[in-house]
Amino acid sequence: MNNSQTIREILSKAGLRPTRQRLDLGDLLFTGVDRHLTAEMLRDEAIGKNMQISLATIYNTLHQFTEAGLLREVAVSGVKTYFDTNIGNHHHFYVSGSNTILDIPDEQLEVHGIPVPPEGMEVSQIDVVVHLRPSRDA
Amino acid sequence: MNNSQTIREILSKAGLRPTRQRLDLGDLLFTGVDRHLTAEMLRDEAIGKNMQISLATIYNTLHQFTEAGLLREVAVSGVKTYFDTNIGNHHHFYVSGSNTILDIPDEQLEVHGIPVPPEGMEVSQIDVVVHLRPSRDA
DNA sequence: CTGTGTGCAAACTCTTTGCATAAGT
DNA sequence: ACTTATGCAAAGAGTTTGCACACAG
Repeated sequence: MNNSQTIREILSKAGLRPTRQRLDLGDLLFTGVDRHLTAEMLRDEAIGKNMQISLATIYNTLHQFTEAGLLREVAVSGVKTYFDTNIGNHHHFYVSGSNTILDIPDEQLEVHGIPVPPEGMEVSQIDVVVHLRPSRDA
Repeated sequence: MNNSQTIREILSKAGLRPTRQRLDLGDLLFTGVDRHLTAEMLRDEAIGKNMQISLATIYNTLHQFTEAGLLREVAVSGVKTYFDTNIGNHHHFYVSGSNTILDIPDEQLEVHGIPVPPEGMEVSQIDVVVHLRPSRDA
């Protein structure tokens, strides 16, 4: 259960002050099922729930949450930046054109044979994006 | 060898008229080793070789080439769109922050356990991005 | 109090578009 | 000739920034 108290704790652990805006966004992001959202989608949701927050603060907060490991940035294609509330190991389906992202649970998908990174580098994350298109026999 | 004649053939097969700009960009893109470039990088290169071409035409041409299957768009992270002159099966290392993309030859890397796509969808492409960061023991 | 966070608007980057001119077939 | 491509400049989308005010510790 992600009540307001829990979100205070999440913010506290992340070293972020529990401002009203962060608590509000935390409610939207860390309550309910995992999702993929853009800054604009999140703002529309906040507005829909009569929360008062500016787009700039949404961007700030999304980046702060991402740095704190509470969100993950997803690079699929196109210009928009998606933030994933699922920070566990998993990968994505991406439906070209429709801007739809779907989770692929990690257990189902494995990557083998990753080459040794160049000198002085280490692997921080592996993103697999399976691009989908409508099948023509549908 | 990708001489001007060969590029004419490439364009012809793609159904693209062999304009001076397309031939010039073809020279830059389809000659030499495979690379990952943005529109701006390509323009700088063209200018450096005294080619005359506008940025709008570079964007147009990159997209036309991509649609024709002569280039591949690479989504890593951040705002810029990279185009990959290597259209064979392969994946990428991405060094966060440095905007550096490196090829991982396909033979070395395998993806297993891709779930069945949703009804009416089929897999068109699989992109694996291995994110790298400086190792702290370096 | 003191420093961090927020909001607004303007700036910024990357990319696309509209339309007149130029070039290919 | 007829059609497609190009170039320019302006518009557009998404994101970031600067600075004054507000709020948390």
